[in-house]
Parts: sequence; structure tokens; C-alpha cells
Amino acid sequence: MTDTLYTIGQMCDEFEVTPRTLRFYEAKELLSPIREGQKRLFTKRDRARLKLILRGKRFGFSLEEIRQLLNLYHIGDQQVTQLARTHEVAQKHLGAMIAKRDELTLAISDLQDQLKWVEDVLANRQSKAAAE
Amino acid sequence: MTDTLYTIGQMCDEFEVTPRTLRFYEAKELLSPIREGQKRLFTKRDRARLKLILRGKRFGFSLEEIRQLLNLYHIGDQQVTQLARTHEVAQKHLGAMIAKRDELTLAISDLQDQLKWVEDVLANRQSKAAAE
DNA sequence: AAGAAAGTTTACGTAAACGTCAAGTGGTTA
DNA sequence: TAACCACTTGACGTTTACGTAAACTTTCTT
Repeated sequence: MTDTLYTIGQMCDEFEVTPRTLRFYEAKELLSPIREGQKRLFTKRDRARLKLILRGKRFGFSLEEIRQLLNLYHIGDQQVTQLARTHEVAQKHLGAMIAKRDELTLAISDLQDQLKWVEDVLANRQSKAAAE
Repeated sequence: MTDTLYTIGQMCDEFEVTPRTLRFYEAKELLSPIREGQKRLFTKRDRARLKLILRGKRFGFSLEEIRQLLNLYHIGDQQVTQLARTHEVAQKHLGAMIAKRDELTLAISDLQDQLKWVEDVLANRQSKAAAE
């Protein structure tokens, strides 16, 4: 086990977030850095979780939704009696993400069509201008 | 041209939003329903835009980002001199969306792996229980 | 004509996700 | 030891995206 620990400043530099953000996530129980006296020290686990948090945010999930998802990635913590519930939540999220990707694919096609349109108009303007 | 018009109530039923939401979007200049006296009447154009707004929201875009994107879909309004700029903005957004989809695909794989793990644990518990 | 239904503006309230001071602690470098 | 970091805990401020309540007009229904 590499037990490298990170200060709040190092974390901020790496992940491009502010200290306020990390403390906020801790208050919301998304992260749980250990303490050395007053200071927070972030572990490998915190870093993995933060990656997932930021990823989740980019997809429009709320912090509360993310908090539930996070448990999936640290099953060691869970009681076996809650695994079934965890599994259910996971599948729901998976479905949502797949749906989201499909819709995103569609949106991309739409936008590409629009782009073609714009390019055609621009091309026509060019050839017209050349003809004069 | 089908010039079907819709009241605010009809729009709300169809798109599952509240009147407040539609008025808010109008205030933010995302929609521009015409008026019959006091009342708003929503056109085909508004409906198309609303679809795009709601889609954008699902992907975590802010209303302000969406407002910029929306112009891409109503090029008729634009001046030709601004088309090039529009084209540039469009490509930027397209790139972002494609990146987002790729990352989402990756996130889906990750989650699927985790699910397998959970399923394995659950299966083991079953076989163990059966053995006793 | 009376009331219910649907729509309107105005205005204040709210939850989420932080930003921004203020005031203090703990090491360390000049 | 003085000053300077990096870090800490409050506590209040801010933006986004609406919710909600009040007071009113217009339209439909009975």
C-alpha cells in the first residue's frame, strides 16, 4: 500500500479546486481526510473519490446523487446486508448514464447537421463573391 | 407552415414544467412567446427551443450556456457577418460534447465493472448459504 | 350573473454549491 | 523573534434556477 498523503494545497493544485470546495465536500461527507493535529491529510482513497465527484459533476449529477454513487466504489466499507440495495442503486444510475450517453449521441448528430448547414451557407457566399 | 399555437398550460403538460419555469425562461430570453392581449402563446419555434433547453439541462449546461447554443439552431435570425463566429462557437461546443460522451462511455464501463464485483459477492454469499 | 379556471405581474423565499472575509493556530525561515 | 507562510474554523454573501404567495384580469361554465 502506498500511503502517500496530500495537503489541501496539493490537492487544490492537482484538481484545480479551491480549499473551500474540499472542506465543503468533507462537510457533505463526500470526502473524509484524516487529521494531523488541525490539518487535513488526503489519502489515496480521497483522491479516487474526488475524481469521481468531479466526473459526476461534469455530467450534471448533484452532490447528493454523487454521494450515493460513491459508496459503490468502496464496497469494503459496506455491510453485506446493504449490498443488495447498493446493487439496485447502481443499476439505476447505470441506466441513467447509458440513456444520457444515447441522448448525447443524438444531440451531437443534431449539432453536426447544423454545422453542415452553416458551412454550406458560408461556401455559397464564397462562390457568389468569386462570381462577381 | 403549421401555425399551431399553445397556451402556457398546454406547454406545461407536454413538457412537464411549471408556468413559473416558462416565464422564467422568457425573462432570460430563452423563449419568446407571442402575446394575445396579456396571454402568452407559444409557437413551434418555442417548442423546438424548449426541447433543446431541457436537453441541455440534462447534460449539466447552465441556462446561459444553453442560451448561446440556442442561436445555432435559428440561423435565420443571424447576420451573415456573424455566421463565421457562430460556426466557431458551434465547433467548440461540438468538441466539448464529444469529449463528454467519450468520458461518459468510460464512466459507464467503470460502473459496469463495479457492478460485476457486487454481483460476484452476492453470488458467493448465496452459494455459501446453500452449502450449510 | 356568479363563480371557477386559467393566466398575469410583483415580489419575496429557497436550496445547492460554493465565494469571501475575519480571526486565529502552527510551523519555518530570515 | 518577527514575519510569513499554509492551514484552520466560523459566518455571512452570492449566483443559479426556480418555488410560492398575493392580488388581479380574462375566459369559460353553469
